[in-house]
Amino acid sequence: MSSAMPRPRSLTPDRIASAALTVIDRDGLAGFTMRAVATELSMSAMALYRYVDDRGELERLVVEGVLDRIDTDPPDPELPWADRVTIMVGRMRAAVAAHPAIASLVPVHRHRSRAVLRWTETVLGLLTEAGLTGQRRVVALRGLLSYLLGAIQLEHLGPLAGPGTAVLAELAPEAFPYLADTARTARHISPDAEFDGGLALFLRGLADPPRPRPG
Amino acid sequence: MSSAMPRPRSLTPDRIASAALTVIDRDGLAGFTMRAVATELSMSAMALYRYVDDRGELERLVVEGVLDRIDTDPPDPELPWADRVTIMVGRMRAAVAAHPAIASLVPVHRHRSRAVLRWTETVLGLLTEAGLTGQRRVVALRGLLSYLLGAIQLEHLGPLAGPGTAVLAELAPEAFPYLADTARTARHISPDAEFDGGLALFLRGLADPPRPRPG
DNA sequence: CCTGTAGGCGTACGACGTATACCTACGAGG
DNA sequence: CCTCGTAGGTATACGTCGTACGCCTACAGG
Repeated sequence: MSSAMPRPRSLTPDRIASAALTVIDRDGLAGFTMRAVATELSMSAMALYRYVDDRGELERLVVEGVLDRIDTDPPDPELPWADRVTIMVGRMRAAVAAHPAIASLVPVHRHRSRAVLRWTETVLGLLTEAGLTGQRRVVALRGLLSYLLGAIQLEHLGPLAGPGTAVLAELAPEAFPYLADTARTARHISPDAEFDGGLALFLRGLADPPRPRPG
Repeated sequence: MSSAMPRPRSLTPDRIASAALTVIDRDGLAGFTMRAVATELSMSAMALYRYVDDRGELERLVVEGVLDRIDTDPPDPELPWADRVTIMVGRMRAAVAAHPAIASLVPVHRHRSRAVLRWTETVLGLLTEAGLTGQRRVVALRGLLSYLLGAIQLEHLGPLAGPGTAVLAELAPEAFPYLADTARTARHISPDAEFDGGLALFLRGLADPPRPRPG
């Protein structure tokens, strides 16, 4: 039985993730390359493979590195549950917004983050507090997540106040009256107002238990 | 002034888009390659560039080809507006679900489709009918779109009843009680029930005008 | 027929992910 | 100290990608 322990590892997953993030923040997703990350670490491209199986695992490390910074402690219990859900959702959005170029990687790799597990557990607690259980709670969680991830992506692809909306405001004359009017209005809505407004709609739907409408 | 008109074009955008879709449906997004599409059209790779500026434009054609199949006529006016919104949203979801591999391309290229303009105009009409105008209508539309695109993507990445959920149901013992319980419940929810349930929550939030809660 | 435009193709270049084979730094046992 | 074996790090190379460039050629006018 030989011992003979060789040279120790010089890199940690955190160090790798942060080097990759540096590249992504500087050059965008298109510049996110095995070679670029290796260079950022002052290594040859192949050296990276001593720490990572393939590109997918590197992406996973990046997403994990970003999401693991989320504060998953339950917010102040004095607040109404809807406000606390808003805070939790806002924390995840903020974490991604700090590195907007990774938006499209998040849905693919989010499972792997332990912080996401804790985040989900906390949110589920809040939904339970709101009176939801069983299938209704599952649907609520998944709906929240769909909205969150969709909104993050749309926001990154082009904010409501951006040029895409401006095009709509002009290109659609009499054929699309609602669209033209809406596009003009949209130019004055901040990303935060847009996000919080949509989330509030969803939460209001959660708050009212299903019952026949009066009248 | 010379005339001299040369050989006519042998391909239409539709023909190109459908060839690309054939490739994507057969080999997935990873197999979606300039060369593969050209081969599908019985052409050399470079011939494709007589019809398309670059890969981005080919992607655009694909998304356009899928979304332009959406029926954008307003649904039966006898139905409540919420049901009609559900129908409109469902049509977009169905169009993408027919080629699930393109899910991640849709948010990027959706603007370019004329059908999406018509779809949006119709939905805006329904929202107006629901009493929404101005910024509230913008937020409602954008929220709907965020939910729709997020849900489509999550669904394609792994349905609620899939193995990812199964892992959660086992991996999370006492540390994540809500998560474990929720994952077990989630295994019995169909994609349609999940989608419609989340959408209904959002629509219920739209239906109730903002007012102080009683009590 | 001729002519010019544009369709179509062959080749090639640089960048990507990564398999393979090699050299080497280093911690433990003697 | 010296050895020794493991694992870190590198150089090279292969196959594939998107696509620039230049050539040939089919074809609708005159």
